[in-house]
Amino acid sequence: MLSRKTKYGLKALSYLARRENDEPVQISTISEAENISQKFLESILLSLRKAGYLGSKKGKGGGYYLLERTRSTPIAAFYRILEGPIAMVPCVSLNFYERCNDCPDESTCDVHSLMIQVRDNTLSILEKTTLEEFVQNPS
Amino acid sequence: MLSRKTKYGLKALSYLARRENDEPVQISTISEAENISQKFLESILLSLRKAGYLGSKKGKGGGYYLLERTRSTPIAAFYRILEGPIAMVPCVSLNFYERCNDCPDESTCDVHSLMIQVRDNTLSILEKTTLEEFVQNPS
DNA sequence: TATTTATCCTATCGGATTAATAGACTTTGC
DNA sequence: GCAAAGTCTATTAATCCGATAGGATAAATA
Repeated sequence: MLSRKTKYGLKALSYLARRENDEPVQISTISEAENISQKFLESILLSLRKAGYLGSKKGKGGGYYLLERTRSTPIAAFYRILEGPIAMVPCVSLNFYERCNDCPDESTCDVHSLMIQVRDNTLSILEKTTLEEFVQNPS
Repeated sequence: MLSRKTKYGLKALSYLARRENDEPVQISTISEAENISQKFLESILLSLRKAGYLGSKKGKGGGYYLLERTRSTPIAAFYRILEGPIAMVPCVSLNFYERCNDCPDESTCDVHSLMIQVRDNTLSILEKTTLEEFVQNPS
């Protein structure tokens, strides 16, 4: 299940990507447009900025804006920042791998094998879809 | 992310499916073989029984066993019992649909569209894989 | 320089969920 | 009747989630 954090983050990115220029947009503008708690959105945008996908400008006329690379970044990248692992189980995660303490041998674990399939499929979608493609209705 | 409940449940089903006969197996046997807390497994098997996938027998020589239909049941069914919705967001769930309170219009929501793709892909795997196929190493 | 406007950052909170445990009960086989 | 096994309810401890509060900091402008 997608956390609200991720959902809100993706919606905010979509909002920014739908704009034609990349002038700073205030948090309050986005939060009203997308019905997101302003304070919560604040922390979400902050983490996207720290991850290098958004720029920000303080003070009057400030706000958040997309960086150049961001439009061509796959959704998978945002997902990992906001949600964490894409895999359903840490032992099949590429970026957040962790061994199961049960499970003597991964190679013979049925759950492991199935979840690799699921991961590969999900990943193929999230990796191939860039933010630009993600946005369907440029308004 | 898969909860332990689901993971344990699938491993227990796999354990049972790997057996040749469908004689009752005690919880303690499964929990030792698969390194699962016995009491926790207890409640998991109970819910699989109530859902109609396992049979049980009380008393001496008792335990849990697969029902006939269970080997040919897709993993998706167990997943829904143990974990809940397969969709990443309730608004794209087939069996657990729920409207988002933000989001005035699902048809123009970018997150919605993407998550439908992810759901369809995941679903295709979980629906086409039966318990029998799930088990890779009949021991 | 003072004021306003905005992000930045840390801390905290209530509620929900998760994983696990405890213990009393019920049924079954011998 | 006794022991072995599942059944059921309740509780707990820990973690996470979504949201909020409030001050610090920085930038623009008058």
